[in-house]
Amino acid sequence: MEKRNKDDMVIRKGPWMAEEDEILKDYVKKYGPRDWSSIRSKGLLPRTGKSCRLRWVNKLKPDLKTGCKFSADEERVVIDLQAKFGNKWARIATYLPGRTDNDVKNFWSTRQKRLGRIRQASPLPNKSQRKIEKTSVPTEAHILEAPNFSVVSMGDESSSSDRSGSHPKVENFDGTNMQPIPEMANPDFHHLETNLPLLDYMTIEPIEKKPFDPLPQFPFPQLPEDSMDIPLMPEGQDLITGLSDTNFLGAFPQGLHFPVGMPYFGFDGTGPISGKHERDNPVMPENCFDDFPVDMFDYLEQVPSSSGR
DNA sequence: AATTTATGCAACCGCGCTCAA
DNA sequence: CTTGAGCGCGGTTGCATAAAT
Repeated sequence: MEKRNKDDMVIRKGPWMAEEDEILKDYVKKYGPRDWSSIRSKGLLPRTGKSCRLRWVNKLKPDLKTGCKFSADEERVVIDLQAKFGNKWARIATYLPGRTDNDVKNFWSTRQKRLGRIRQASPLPNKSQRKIEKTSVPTEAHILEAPNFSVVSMGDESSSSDRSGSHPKVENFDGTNMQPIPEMANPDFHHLETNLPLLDYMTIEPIEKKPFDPLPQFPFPQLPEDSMDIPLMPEGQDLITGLSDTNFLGAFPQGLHFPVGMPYFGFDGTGPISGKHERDNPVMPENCFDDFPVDMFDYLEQVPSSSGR
């Protein structure tokens, strides 16, 4: 893709070629990541300075985690910081070494689309509707909106009859309510894909920013101290309000639990479920509990059969 | 196997800010 | 004070690939 600017110079657009990357890297090596416009004025590349900068920042800069999916920790950081900062992707990215604002933005966009799809399938009640009776079961939309829950994917619904009595467990991140889920017959629970284990990002700090002190009493993974003063954006406010609402939490099965560190389906600790992971590590009805401790179901109750009601 | 649909990501665009001339 | 270049940021688009049919 090419066009000409007012000086009748050819401006190349579109995907970058390997040779262009090399030229750009050489330029940065010589002159540093600045004066992007001079790359074109020096006749090195037929690209705008803007385009050069973007390419460097998003793809060529050293230590970028390109081609690597967001880890659970990174997901949690994004979710929490988005609730605090809003769509300040560049700011959020400073807390994620190796991630760019574009990475964060794309991750969030993808997540929002997924949430939208899920909501269409099983709408999340609004704030006033969250006083649900305590026996109800969280939908996938609940889980995606409530980052302090760990979730177990139950795999294919069609084989649910084979799993009677096998209740996945989810826990609050405060480590309380260590009780089994009383009811897992709700099919809404069968496609939960996100599992965000307890995040220890006490040590994470914005890149090139001052360290922060942890706040041990905070039940969520710790955020930088300076982030605590930022007013929540409406979306995040609603979420946090919902989470701090005991009725909202009570809407989840009592004592949803998932022991920290426990393996779970579709997630290997390096990132959320992905197509590749699913291909490489297919979860089959016959093996889907293989990774769980042998005693994990000992204290679970039988799920009442629907016909038995 | 072929086709369609969904998804994720790279790159562009437009706006706003800063700063030097 | 004005203006324009340079840069950074957030939103959007379009393409490549994966998944589904």
